[in-house]
Amino acid sequence: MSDQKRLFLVDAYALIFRGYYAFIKNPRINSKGEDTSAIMGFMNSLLDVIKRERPDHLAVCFDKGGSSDRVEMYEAYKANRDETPEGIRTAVPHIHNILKAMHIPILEKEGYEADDIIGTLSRQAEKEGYKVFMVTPDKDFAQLVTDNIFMYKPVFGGGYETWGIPEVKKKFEVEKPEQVIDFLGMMGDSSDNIPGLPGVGEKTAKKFINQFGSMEGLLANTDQLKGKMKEKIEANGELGVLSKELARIMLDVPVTFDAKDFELDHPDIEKVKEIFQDLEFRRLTENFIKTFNGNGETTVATPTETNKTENKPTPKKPQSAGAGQFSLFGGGDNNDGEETNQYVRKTAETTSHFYQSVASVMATKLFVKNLLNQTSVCFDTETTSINPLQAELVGIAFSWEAGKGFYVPFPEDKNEAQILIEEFRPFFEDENIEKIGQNLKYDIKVLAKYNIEVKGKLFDTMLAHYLINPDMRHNMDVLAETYLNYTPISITELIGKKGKNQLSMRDVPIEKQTEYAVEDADITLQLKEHFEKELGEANTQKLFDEIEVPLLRVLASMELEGINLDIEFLNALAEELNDDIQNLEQKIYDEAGEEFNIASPKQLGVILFEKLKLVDKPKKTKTGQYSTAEDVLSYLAKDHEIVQHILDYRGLSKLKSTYVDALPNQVEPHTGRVHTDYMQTVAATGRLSSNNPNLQNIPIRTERGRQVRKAFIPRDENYTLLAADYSQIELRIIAALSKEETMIEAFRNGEDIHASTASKVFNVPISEVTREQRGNAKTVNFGIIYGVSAFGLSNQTNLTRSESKELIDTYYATYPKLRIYIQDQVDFARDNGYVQTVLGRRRYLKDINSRNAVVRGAAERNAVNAPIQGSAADIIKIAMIRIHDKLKAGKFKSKMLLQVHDELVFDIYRPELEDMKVLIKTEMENAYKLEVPLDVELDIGDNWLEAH
DNA sequence: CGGACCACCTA
DNA sequence: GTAGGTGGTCCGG
Repeated sequence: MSDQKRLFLVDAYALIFRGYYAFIKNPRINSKGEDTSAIMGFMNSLLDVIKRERPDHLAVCFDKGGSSDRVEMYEAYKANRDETPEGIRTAVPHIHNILKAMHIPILEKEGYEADDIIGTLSRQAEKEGYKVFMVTPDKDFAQLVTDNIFMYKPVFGGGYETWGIPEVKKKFEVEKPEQVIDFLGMMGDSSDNIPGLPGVGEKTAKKFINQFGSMEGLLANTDQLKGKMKEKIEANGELGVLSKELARIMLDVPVTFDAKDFELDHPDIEKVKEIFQDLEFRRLTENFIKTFNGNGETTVATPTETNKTENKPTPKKPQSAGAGQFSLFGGGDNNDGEETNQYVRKTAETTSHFYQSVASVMATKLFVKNLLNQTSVCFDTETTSINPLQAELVGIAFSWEAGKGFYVPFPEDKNEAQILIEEFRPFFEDENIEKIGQNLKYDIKVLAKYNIEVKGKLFDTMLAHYLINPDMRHNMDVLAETYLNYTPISITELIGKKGKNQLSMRDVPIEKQTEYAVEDADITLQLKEHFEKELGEANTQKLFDEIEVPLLRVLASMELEGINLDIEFLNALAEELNDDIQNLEQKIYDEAGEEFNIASPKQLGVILFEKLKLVDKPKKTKTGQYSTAEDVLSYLAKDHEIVQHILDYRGLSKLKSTYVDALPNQVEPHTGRVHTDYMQTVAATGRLSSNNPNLQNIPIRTERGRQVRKAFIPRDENYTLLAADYSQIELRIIAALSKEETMIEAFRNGEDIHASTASKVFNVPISEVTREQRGNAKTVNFGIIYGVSAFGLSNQTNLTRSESKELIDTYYATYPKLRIYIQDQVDFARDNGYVQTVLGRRRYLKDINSRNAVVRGAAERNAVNAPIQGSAADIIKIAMIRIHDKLKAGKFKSKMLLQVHDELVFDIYRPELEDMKVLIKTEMENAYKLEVPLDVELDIGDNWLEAH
């Protein structure tokens, strides 16, 4: 490598955007509520470049005020870009400050884009004998590449590519880099709103360049084209020329390359530290100090190099692999998840590991012996299906030491598989060995089918992370990337995309199964170390050990149990519905004067508002369609028969498709019952959710809808269904937490809380409260739980905005402590960045200090609602665990089947009925002690409708 | 065939 | 105004 001087020109916004979106699923929010993702992403990249390349000259270029020249040429230029996200706008001043403190020149020029500045400077520096590297992911820069000017392009997944002339020629299939302009002009760029030639994409553009050399060449020779393409291109020649000019990076910006100014000298470290401290960057501070203070030996941990090219700016240091076989993996580079360089991720290929399959009978016996000597083991089952009821074991991975693990493949033959799993029974049923896993409910259900019970302490990393940050997603890939800076082998790599050609895990070669499965177990084990600490720090260890983990077993058994469904009844109901739907359909067509698809809001909107012109100014949805939502239509229903028919039609079709038709198809053939899947980690407040099918939204409000509930029936004639409901649990919680005596007293006296509220706010005796008054009071009571606003209230009632405001004011005067409580919750959230439930379940509210009033308002409503909804969830979870344990301990035949947020449904063995009534009511009402009594109503019946 | 959007079901 | 899930249409790869 020559000692030619090297200049690095950084395309700031490109790296800022990249950094910002890299963190988009897990934005970095500091305690002041600032979204620092963009700053962190940008600084990670900048330091990474400096550490890797040690440039002697460096500058950072920003766009400023958009490109006036290009807009003049074409006014739509970049017009369809979304508004810059708030997280990026707020980041830029910080980044400017940091760069200033680092003594790095910031280049921007009103009316020019960073591309143009970089283009101009690179040419100037080249003339002065520099080698120039343009740091940007944007392929448009390829047009600027020369013998001395290179693109230095961050690559997804980590590392960089250096693009010189040979790379550009290869990537774009051009003869020389300038032709990239023609290429971009032809295919266009939707993000920059460069129109391009119609009908020309990447492939065609390459073909044309190859054939004609340039845009002009193409336009001059359209006679060689044929068909539609010929017509389109001939008609759009002007657009083509314009597109080319838009794609061209300018080289004549009034900026000057000043070698001295661009020298990368020593930054003002104290100043940078101060800024970082203010932003609460801890790891980045260390990283920064190491980069500038240190000896430069701190090379990036284990970069994944892709496409090594001849033009590498500096020879790379040999990578310092860890000394021991397992030391690299999860060793010193223990990332705490707080800051992660999104571009440099470890993978199985870059990390040393020892994963082995256990194949022979002898090896298995030895392995189990070893397993039984452990105190804590992570395991992960591989199966043929994501539905545990249909899944067969393909293998089980085990790991108890980071970087190391074993895989036991299972035979396809069921008897042989059962024989093999019996070898592991002593392990799974050992009370003294802790079992670690990701989504253990799944593994427990699979093993239950083999009659294996998983005993002992459990640690589920998915649940742990749910408590650490319920708003995030908790799949293993995301967790590994966030906390371990590691990209696991993707399942699609193994079995392909889902669809026709997807393989079963069984079809994957054992070696690959081993790598994949043990990696999962290994990662899960490493995540556990991480999360254990974080649970302690957030004080949620107890919630984890005493609620979520025990609940996992409860849910597994409820799901395995399933519920009996009367399919014949549903089929009969379907027939009835079908007749009614067809009748309505005919009436609607007659009234509309034509046939159309009533289920298509688009077509419906045209009929109602263009053909029939039911309204002067129809309401539109945000996408510009006519809104045909329920509230809009029900307003018109009394004047227009067709509208009422449409509403009825929609109601009935929904009922039929979602419930009456769908449920019988969800009956599990093996058991003849319906097995829902409870999601324990999706609702940010701590509630469960239910799917496949969702049994938490079976209709009840309308007479027609509630018929569906008749289809949920007891196991057989020896059983009956029992439903147990918490009465007004959320209002009781807010009364208790706010210590609002008036409301507490009403509950203690067993009053109808909505009537009681109405009596107080409308100042009438409780016996004289009208239906409407009670209704309005009820709406406000719920409004309080959801985080009131006069606007929302007036939408829900027939009150005007000002009447609503008055009602809310009177309400607060009646229940003064509620207002104080609500304010306290919001204040707490502002100060701490989170709110919590009675059991300390947290929800972080990153927007609570947002400058945007709408965004902040939403966070404030969350601050009020999350502790209420979440505490109710906590309480019913306690009740479920206790009831489940008692049913098991007492060897009762009765089973808990369903949970619907404030209701539990049981299959009761008739002889146990009286015992069960007492047990269930007692456990539910005493699950958690509040200053307000909890009240549970029990109902019994031969189907879910009767039992409610 | 997957994702966005709309509509509608629950607590 | 809170928290979820599912089914239908429509559009684009």
